[in-house]
Amino acid sequence: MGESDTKGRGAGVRTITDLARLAGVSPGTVSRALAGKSLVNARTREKIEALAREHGFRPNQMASGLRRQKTGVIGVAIPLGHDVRQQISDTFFMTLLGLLADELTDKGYDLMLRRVVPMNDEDWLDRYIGSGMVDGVIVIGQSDQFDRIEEVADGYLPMVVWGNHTQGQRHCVVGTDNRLGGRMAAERLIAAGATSLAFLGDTAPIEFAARYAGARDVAMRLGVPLRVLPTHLAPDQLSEEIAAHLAGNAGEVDGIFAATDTIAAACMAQLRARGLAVPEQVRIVGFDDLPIASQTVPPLTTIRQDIHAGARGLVDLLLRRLAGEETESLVLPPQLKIRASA
Amino acid sequence: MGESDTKGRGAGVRTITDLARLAGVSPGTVSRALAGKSLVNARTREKIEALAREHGFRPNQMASGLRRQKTGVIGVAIPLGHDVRQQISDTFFMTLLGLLADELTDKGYDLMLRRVVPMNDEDWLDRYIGSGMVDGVIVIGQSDQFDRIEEVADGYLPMVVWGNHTQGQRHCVVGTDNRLGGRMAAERLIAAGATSLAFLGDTAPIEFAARYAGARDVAMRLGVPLRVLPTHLAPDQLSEEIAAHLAGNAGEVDGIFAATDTIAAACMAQLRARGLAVPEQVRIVGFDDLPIASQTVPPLTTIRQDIHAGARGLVDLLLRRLAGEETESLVLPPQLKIRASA
DNA sequence: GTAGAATTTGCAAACGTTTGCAATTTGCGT
DNA sequence: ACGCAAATTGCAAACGTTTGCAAATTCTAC
Repeated sequence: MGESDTKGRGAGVRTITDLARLAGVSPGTVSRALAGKSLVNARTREKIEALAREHGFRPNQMASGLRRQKTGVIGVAIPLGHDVRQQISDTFFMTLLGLLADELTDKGYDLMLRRVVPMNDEDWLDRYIGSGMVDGVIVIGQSDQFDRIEEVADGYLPMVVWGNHTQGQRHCVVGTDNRLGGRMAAERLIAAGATSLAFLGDTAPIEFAARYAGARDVAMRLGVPLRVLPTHLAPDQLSEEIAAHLAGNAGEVDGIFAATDTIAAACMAQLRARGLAVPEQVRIVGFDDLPIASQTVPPLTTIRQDIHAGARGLVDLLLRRLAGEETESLVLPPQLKIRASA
Repeated sequence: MGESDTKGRGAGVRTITDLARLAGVSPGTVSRALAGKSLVNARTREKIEALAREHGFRPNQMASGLRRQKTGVIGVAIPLGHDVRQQISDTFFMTLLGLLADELTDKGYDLMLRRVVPMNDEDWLDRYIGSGMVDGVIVIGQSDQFDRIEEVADGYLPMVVWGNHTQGQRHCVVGTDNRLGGRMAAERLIAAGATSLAFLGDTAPIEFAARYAGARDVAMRLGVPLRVLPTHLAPDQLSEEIAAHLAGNAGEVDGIFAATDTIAAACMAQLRARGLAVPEQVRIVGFDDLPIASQTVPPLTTIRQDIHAGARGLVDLLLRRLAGEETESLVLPPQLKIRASA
């Protein structure tokens, strides 16, 4: 019953040296024991481990990181480019983030999240990398920072980016084949009877631009008109903008390809408000296959991104790069998920 | 044109000592100059800053952290208690996370994200705190870890938790008054004509338990029956479970209080599939006021949580605690948002 | 019992920064 | 030109861990 402060962080043993004194060995030995090195005697190790457990001792990660020149932390940067409030509402990015956290935890890494506003901050990426706080970086979304990322990639290996793959680019990217996805969407709309198409969403982000380009491929090949109805992603602006577009293009569009399921869902609400029947009068296809896609009325036909494979790919490639390997980009196939909206 | 490697991380100047040599001063002076201390001559500072900029030098955060005994990093832990896949689908938590990142960035902190599975890992919280990697901790969701959090809170000041406030608890919490929210939901359902209520969702997490308790307060006071229809949060199980509940309780329930908007949305899809009219045959109220709430058909009446205020409150309280202050908990008022589903 | 190898340990120097203290320089008034 | 205070700088010791090397111990085989 003497054991007073078991497992208290407030206890007196904060450093590896304290623990060494208690165990009657040198700090070096404690370090080796706790690190599971083979060069320490089994009985010594047990004693040290027991003491460590008893006093709730954890080696200081900062000191360890400094000495070993690695931190066990992966930085995840979300650049908020053109549209600052963009990703907050973007379920896709947030879900990807959650999966990344799981995946990295599995591999023994921690995740440091940073949202950056490149406009205010020329060298966000250099700063992140140079801080010495992260062993590698995952960038979620190229936003409008393609060039900067390219620049950095030349001199810094452990970086992987979620986004669009462009012919000949130098940074390692994981992402869906957006252009192919765009083609699939347009084909489906036309197959479902659409004769005049619209792309609903901002075409500035290159992922979206690629989706639009894919749709245009098909539209031009088949001689179907295709217009762009630009919107933002923030939920408040979104509905109004869509409403304005629908009012302005009344009756001229019967097939909508939304850059995102989120946009598609908002659009369906507006279509319903205007009394337009989906898919009879207007067909609509989304992108992502978020959970919301199966809950709209009618359920949304969409281009599915394999987000789990994406997260796995990102950390897999990053770890290989941390090990020094020069990896290729990973382009995932999109998949047409037919529901009822087109 | 001699200037070769401007701003390259690969450059030769990696440490403060390198830079000191270049500037012809001592490392100490460089440190002071870069830290903006007042005791360094203006001209010296300028020269040093210029050199630093030219060579893209950034002081190593690990070393700095070690020496100063603070890291500039706030840990955010998401415990995945009862239901491991829980929060992945939980838009609310993910949105909160995004807002936290913004808020912390504003205050000059970084955010380290860790998802923990307490079942596999007795002392996740102690480990996080003791790692020396974070200056403070924000826990998102109490899950089933109330007791452990209480324990830790006694000896560790800089921790704030998002969750439910319970009379007499010792840890500092920020969250909505769930019980009041539950009362508001039940009152609204009954005012909208419901005569037999059901709570749809898991009652194990204490936030949800409190919501249920609020509904029960009202139901008992008014003599209206209230049953519990337990579900998980993972989207795949969710729909089936709801379908089963609806089949099993056909016609016996005309007012549903869903623990979450996500659950409510899934439920509305199932109601529609069974041909039950909302709100004529079944009224339904959600919780959170996520973006999805305004896009369901019909739009969802729900109990709004002020998530922005929550994020601000969390970091505000945490910073005060970092400064040594003992702060009270912050309980935010819920708000009934009437749309069309009840 | 002893040489030699094999296993365990201890020592001390890093890792890169910050900071109290002392030493130096500068400025000012006379 | 000199003394004194104020303003700058340099020195060196931390922060807590890891790790190459050498020293000490244990083991093995004769």
